[in-house]
Amino acid sequence: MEPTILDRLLAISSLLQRDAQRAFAGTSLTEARVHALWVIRHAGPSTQQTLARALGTTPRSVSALVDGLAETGYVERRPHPDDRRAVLVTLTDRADKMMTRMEQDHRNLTADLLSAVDEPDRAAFERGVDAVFWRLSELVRREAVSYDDVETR
Amino acid sequence: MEPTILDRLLAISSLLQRDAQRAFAGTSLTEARVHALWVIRHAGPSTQQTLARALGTTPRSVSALVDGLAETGYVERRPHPDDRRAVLVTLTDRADKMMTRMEQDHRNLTADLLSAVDEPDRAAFERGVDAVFWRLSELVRREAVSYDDVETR
DNA sequence: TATTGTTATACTCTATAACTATA
DNA sequence: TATAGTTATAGAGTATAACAATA
Repeated sequence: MEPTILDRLLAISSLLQRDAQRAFAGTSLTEARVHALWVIRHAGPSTQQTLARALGTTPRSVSALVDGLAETGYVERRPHPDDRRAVLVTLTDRADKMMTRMEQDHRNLTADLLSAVDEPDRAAFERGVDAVFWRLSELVRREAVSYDDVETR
Repeated sequence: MEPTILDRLLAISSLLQRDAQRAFAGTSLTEARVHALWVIRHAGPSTQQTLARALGTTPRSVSALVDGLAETGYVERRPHPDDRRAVLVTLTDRADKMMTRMEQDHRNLTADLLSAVDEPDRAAFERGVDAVFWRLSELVRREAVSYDDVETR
């Protein structure tokens, strides 16, 4: 049976994931940690509550993530100027350097993948990816399928 | 800054992942377990070594995965007819039923996503997704980027 | 000797609940 | 009373290493 668009998208997801895991092999970095670093990179120094919301996880998990990132020198916890309960998680120079390099790799990969698409197809391809992204956002925002009743049948 | 194709693909990956996680919430199923079920569904009853290779993980992890799936009634370990060291991990009726339903949902989602793309763009979109998939396969098969030296600088 | 799957151990990510300090 | 972040505890996934049974 021929792979469908969804099959392809799922395969692309898992390739991207494997690529990331291989890039981080041998370092203390993981996908979850790098995700957190990206959020801070774009949002600036952030409280752990903010990070928890942005990452779609719990404050407890953020504590653990920030612990790991701090131990390995990628972030620092700085006191919040106005709220003595809170901390501002801040990128270190080391993190800044690594993410600058990561952004460059990101740009290179973008160009590489796009150039793999036949030039006459590119515009339609980009529109299609955009359309699928938005449709999928809608679906996920609404009710998701559940296999609950299958299990508890 | 406008999102690039790679940004979009990464976003689509994470949406698909979130969709899956929500579908399994409240059940004993996880992405890793469902992945294993899919492999068995397509390959037929398999040894744990075969599963480890197919899943890109270690025999030890497969032991843990199969333990979980067996406890919750999705697979059974059956003796291998020719090799008394090995077991054949086999789907139960429950797993077969659930996966049949999952395949139907998969088909529905495929149709839904494709219909979100403007009809005149569809052929080019599909060709583009295919091209990106193959290019990415090539890249992952070769050398991957590493952030190792950044860390150990 | 090599292979199959296990036990032992450890690390990461995630989640819930109870707690402290501050707002 | 509510919020920020912690400790406590637990489950899942993954990995390496050592081991028993079998090939």
